Amino acid sequence: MGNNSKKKIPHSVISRLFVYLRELTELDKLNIRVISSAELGERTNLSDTQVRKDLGYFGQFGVSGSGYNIFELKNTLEKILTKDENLNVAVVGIGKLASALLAYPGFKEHGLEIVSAFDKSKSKIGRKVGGIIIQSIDELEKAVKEKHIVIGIITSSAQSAQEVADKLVNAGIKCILNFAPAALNVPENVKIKDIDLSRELETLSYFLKYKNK
Amino acid sequence: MGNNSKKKIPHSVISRLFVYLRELTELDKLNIRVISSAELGERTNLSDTQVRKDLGYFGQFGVSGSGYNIFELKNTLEKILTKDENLNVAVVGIGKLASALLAYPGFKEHGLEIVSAFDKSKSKIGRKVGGIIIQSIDELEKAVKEKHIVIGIITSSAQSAQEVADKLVNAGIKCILNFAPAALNVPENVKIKDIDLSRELETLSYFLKYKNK
DNA sequence: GTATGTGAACTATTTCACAGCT
DNA sequence: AGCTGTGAAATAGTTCACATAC
Repeated sequence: MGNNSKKKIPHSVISRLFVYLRELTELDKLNIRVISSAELGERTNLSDTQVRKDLGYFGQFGVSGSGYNIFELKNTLEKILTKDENLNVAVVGIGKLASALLAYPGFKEHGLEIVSAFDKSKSKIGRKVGGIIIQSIDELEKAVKEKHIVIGIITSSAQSAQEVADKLVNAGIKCILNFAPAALNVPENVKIKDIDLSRELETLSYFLKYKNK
Repeated sequence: MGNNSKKKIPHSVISRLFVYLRELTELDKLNIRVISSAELGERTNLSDTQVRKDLGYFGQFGVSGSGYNIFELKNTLEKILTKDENLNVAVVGIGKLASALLAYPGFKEHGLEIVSAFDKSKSKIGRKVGGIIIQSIDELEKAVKEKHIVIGIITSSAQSAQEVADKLVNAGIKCILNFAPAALNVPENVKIKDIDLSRELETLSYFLKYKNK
């Protein structure tokens, strides 16, 4: 009967909640009303138990014998995940990857807006990328304050990544997405998520090679 | 005394091995000779035990009382990770993200080469991106065979991602990196790795909001 | 009958702690 | 003295199994 709201929630659970929400949003658009944990699991490549356990961290939303009301669960998840608030993002290190991110519509759809772009190269400062004027990295701190930027994306080279991270932390950023292939040191209270494309591909291909003996 | 080579190796261990290798390569360039697990852990944001345990899956490479010979360990890891073989990669769905990946030098440095690019839009077919002529998706199967492509990267929209995945699987690809925010169904023997940028940012920002109560 | 919610069991992964080597 | 290698303990995360609800 009691829920497990007091237990601390694993990172992976939150990550999957976003997957459920995405699927529920699709289903709601199609005017489908109810879904079972098994069906939702099927559609997200997860087990029925996993779905129920994940939701169980936050309460009891299902109806025994029938399943979950899609519209209600969607709204509930939106509240849990505080999808109402919009967040401002800065990108540091402007190359093709940054351009791709600036052009990516997925962020805006999910309440994330890239509002500033920074680089240290004089040849890039003042130019426009994705409708945003590239600023000097020295203006980072000011911009973070003025534009209420709360997330930083590092798309610089590995060499300058630590320097960039330090500047982001100094400017008060608590949330960093790092694309540079470097192990960054940040204070305990700063959340950092590494996205290391070569490493992902290499790891993937290791298992490919390994399978072929 | 015995090693644990018979045990199956976690995905995460392999992934970290690439991190160690990267660091060792840097250190070797600087002509540093020896490193302890504690120092290597420091440089990669991992614990000393983690470093030793990970290496322990493959053998005993350290010297008690001093540490690991950097050059030797680097070579050993290169062998374990079969960094000698080069792998050919195809990208499907050509937009800014694909362009960024095509321009990314990190792949080539790590033995991964994007050799083909595909799209279904007639307006894109025949154009060049990153030195490669965009081909029709219908030519995928032929190209996979002729160019010995073993990895597919999906950078299409979520809507067409499943269709693309099916075509990659059909063409014999066993390894997929998926950037589309969609849960893809592939056979058991196909390895798929999802990189879902909005989700990563959202998850990150959830913890940010959560911390602020 | 069908599907949820959840302790208990299980599995995977990390960290501890220390014996043994140089 | 310093550092590795590794069972044992601890922790985290997933799956099982079933009592309970509709």
